[in-house]
Amino acid sequence: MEYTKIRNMEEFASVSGLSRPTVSKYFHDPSSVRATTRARIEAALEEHDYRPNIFAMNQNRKLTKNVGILVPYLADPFFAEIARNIEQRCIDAGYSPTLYSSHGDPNLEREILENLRALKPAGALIAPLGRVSDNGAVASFCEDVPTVLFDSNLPDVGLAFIGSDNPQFSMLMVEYLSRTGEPPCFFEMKDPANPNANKRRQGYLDAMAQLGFEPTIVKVDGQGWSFEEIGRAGGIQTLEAGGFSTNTVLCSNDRLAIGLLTACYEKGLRVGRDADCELRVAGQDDHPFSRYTCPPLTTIAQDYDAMSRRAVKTLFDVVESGERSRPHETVLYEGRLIMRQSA
Amino acid sequence: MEYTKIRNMEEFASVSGLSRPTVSKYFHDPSSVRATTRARIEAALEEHDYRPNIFAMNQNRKLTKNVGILVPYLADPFFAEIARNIEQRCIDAGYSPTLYSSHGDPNLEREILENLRALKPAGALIAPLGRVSDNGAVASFCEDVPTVLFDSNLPDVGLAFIGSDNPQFSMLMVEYLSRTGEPPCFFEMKDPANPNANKRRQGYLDAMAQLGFEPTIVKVDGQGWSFEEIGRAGGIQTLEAGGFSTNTVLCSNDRLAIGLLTACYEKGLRVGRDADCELRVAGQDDHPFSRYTCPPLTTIAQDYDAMSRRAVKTLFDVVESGERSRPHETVLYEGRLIMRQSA
DNA sequence: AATAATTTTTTACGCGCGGAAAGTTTTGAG
DNA sequence: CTCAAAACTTTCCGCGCGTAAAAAATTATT
Repeated sequence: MEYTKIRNMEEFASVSGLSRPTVSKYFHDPSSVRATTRARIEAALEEHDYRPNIFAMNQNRKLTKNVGILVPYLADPFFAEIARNIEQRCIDAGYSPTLYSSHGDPNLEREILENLRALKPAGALIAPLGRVSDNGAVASFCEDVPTVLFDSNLPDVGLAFIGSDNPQFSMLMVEYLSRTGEPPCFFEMKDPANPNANKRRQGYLDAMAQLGFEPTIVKVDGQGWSFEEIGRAGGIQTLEAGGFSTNTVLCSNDRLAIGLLTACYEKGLRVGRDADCELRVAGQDDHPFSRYTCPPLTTIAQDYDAMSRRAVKTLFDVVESGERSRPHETVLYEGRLIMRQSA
Repeated sequence: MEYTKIRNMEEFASVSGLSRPTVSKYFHDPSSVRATTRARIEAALEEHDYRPNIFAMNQNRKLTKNVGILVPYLADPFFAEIARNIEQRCIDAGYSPTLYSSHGDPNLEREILENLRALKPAGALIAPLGRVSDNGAVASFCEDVPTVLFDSNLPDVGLAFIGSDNPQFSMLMVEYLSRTGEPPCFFEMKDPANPNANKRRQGYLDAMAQLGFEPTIVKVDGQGWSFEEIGRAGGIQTLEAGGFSTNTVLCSNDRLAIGLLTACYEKGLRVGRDADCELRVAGQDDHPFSRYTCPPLTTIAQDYDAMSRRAVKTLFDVVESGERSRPHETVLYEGRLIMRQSA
């Protein structure tokens, strides 16, 4: 195969019988050279498998092909899934995405943004931690780097925010639950880090008001990203303190619901919509595991395929058009009711 | 703050009243310059907040501070967790880790390794896909880049393999299960991609033989990384075909077990170790979600704290000592029995 | 205070590639 | 076959920094 080790583009150009600038053009855009030239380069590529030095490429280029992707917590399968989705779309668009996770830590989030700057990315797609984020740091980053926010919004920061219509989520579920049984009470964390939680609560309140029911909100203690544990501990506590005010509970998100299901199991409470069940539990997000809980969780699915597509498209539209400033855009996707056995 | 925008190290050196090589030395190792010099640089740093250009730094340096981390499937919380652990340790050691996921795809795995090469990493920590990996590609990568393998082994590839003593896992669980009830049958995928699955099966067979019981292996169809779904579908099928040969099932891993629990729920089979339960189900891995299944899953915990610590230490020992070749090392950690309600 | 040891400066080159300008060859339309 | 457009080659310079060698300056030692 490779008789001679190719050390740089100069050498590679010589073995392929071309000049370096032409080869350079090829790597920048294969369609920018004549078909016969392209064929010669690609033939040489098979023989010697050379790759341009990334660092040398990027240092002297105004805009790199780097893209930063930042999620608040990668150990959450929901974010792992959406990150994967976005990552793939970036690759398909010819960019080099790099994935980062804040691991729930605002300091780490700030540090990652700082390091990201050094990579001179063409753009970034970030889901901020939310309420605990260093808003100044995020906003400052967004001024220097074209950035699309997703999942969790910071008002007027970045090019755009792509997310879910959280109030609609709760409305949809409240409507379904109260149509098929008792109206739900709402189960959430006392101090949710994610701003979506507030919108979901408000959606619940609005829906209940609209349907003429009295809302009840159960707030449980807990901090951090161990939502399942918070839901379980809070569930136990609530059940021991006399239980919920109705036989139906709408959780702020699936992970809390998963914890609540565990609590119900521990307390011997049968969950589901069958006649012999004592409680209905619903979640929101369509977390990857929600289909495998016992009983499987009724929930609202986020359309993360559409969201990731839109987020990536918005970013690259701006990056590739070179626009300096465009009006901040907000796009919200509706959720879809996923009926399973838990409610 | 910054009256003058610093464009490069030359300018920064001049505003701090020093020469560029001295400043360069500082960024390479702050302790390599005199304390008074260090103070001047750091004072200037506060004023102008300059950062050396990463690409320029790396292009002309034999070894970068980059470290590649590759896991087979980041949407699996187990890998997300261990990746986070490893990532943090790399940062603490002063390196810049970059996280990648093969997403279960051997082609993507090969491509990532190729891209990783271009980053001239000082080292890499990778968990190969396993049986479906392009072994040649992985081995070739390991020859060029100091690499420690974890989770899933490829014989004699890389500097070392750090993993779990999988046969011991099964032995431990078989011993526990047969001591407290009927000996288990073994539930697994027909064609497991992960080589650990084979070791766990063998551990099961050995343990059963040692204890004088007749082993039974239930193999279920399914491919890919949707283990929960494979476990659920296989579970339904097995239960409809007459059920398991004993009232105790040891699953090859927690995710299969989670799916099996769902199948049992669908079939109305009560799982647990109480008198009124019809089946005991155990897993292996201590998956983050296993504590929240209904019933909570009895399983074997991998010591991923110890594994990640050892993997990172092994890598950096080699990288920093500059050793060319050292004997391949294999380190296996024992599992710990986590008793919950499912078995 | 003189000498040795350490640190810093000066100078210079190289890394691998981007990109511009001007000249040369190839291509394709008529 | 002619000629202009397109593609390619040649030649340069620059990016920001690493790094080496030698000279100069600073500190430490006796």
